[in-house]
Amino acid sequence: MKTGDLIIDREAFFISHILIRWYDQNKRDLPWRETKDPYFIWLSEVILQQTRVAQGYDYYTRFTESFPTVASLAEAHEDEVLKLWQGLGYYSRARNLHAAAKMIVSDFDGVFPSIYKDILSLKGIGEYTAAAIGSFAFELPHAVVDGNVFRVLSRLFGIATPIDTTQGKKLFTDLANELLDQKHPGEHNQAIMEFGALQCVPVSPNCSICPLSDICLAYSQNKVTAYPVKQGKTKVKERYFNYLDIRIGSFMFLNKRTGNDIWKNLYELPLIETEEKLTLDQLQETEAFLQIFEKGGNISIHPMGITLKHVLSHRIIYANFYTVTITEDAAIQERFLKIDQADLFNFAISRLVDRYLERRSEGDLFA
DNA sequence: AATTCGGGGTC
DNA sequence: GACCCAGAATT
Repeated sequence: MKTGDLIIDREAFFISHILIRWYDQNKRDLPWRETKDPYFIWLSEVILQQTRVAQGYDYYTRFTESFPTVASLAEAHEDEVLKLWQGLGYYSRARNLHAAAKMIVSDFDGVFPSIYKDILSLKGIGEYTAAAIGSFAFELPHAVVDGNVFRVLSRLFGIATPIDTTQGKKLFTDLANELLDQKHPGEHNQAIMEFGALQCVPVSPNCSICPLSDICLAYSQNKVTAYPVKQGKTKVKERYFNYLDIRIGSFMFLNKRTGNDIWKNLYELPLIETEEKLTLDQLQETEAFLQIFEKGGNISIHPMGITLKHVLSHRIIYANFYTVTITEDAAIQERFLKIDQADLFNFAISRLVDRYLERRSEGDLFA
């Protein structure tokens, strides 16, 4: 182990040893910890990006069963991958996962790359995920730096540098790499993350049973919950969605979301987004509404719409849903996909649209 | 350097 | 409500 600038070797070795011993005694049994296959490890890491283990667990099972090899994932249609990803959020992860599988087939002869730089070059794999896959599957000596590591290190060393800055990222990455056990990078990385997830938790950690409390600077200063420091405050913007549930017999219409926006490449009902909340009368006067039904035809709009408030990290979406029954589908813009309602389950949809459909099916029981 | 991208659990 | 989660890509 070479001498670093931030801590001395002896201390680094001591801390890593404590973490690994704690990990051996407290680690959870998780399926992706029982394999060295980089493909399965990759799947788990992407699924768990900004996602809790409890939320991603079933998706890992689904993906390994539906796509047991890189080749099978690469051969799938993107719609199929997105459908399997439905409900997990951050759908670019699914699109990039699929694109990266194709890259592995075309650029790496179908074999998952074992060089850090090559792993990092894959779509959807950043510094954290490259270090995780590299160390878990190939014992490459790269330290992971995720939310857990930021928290553990900021408390242990009492570092007040904000973690969501370029400076902070570099500082914590350097520190994590000095701490890394070069002989067991995989187990060390697992240990520090699990320690953050189970012991050094964000709120009310039980420091009385912490094996590192003796040397934890934040604990000695009684400032544990003050770390880590963040500066960013994500501001929430409001959006207004007006969905048209256009029905003719057993058929309905869908729109595929394209362009760089939320839920890219997922399906939804025909949508009119407005700058503010509109009444149904106001909505019917908009240019967008008139275009959808520009060919006239016989339509009837049910004024009793369903309103849903959909809360995301950075958005609040107020969605109104209106049922529109028509007698001839020739009256609808051709850009929409006409499907039988029985085939809805084939299409990847957002939780918002899913929640509406749940509500609608409840209503149909009494209709 | 700041913003965008989801959804759910927790207190 | 506010915070956080095995972050990455884009602007």
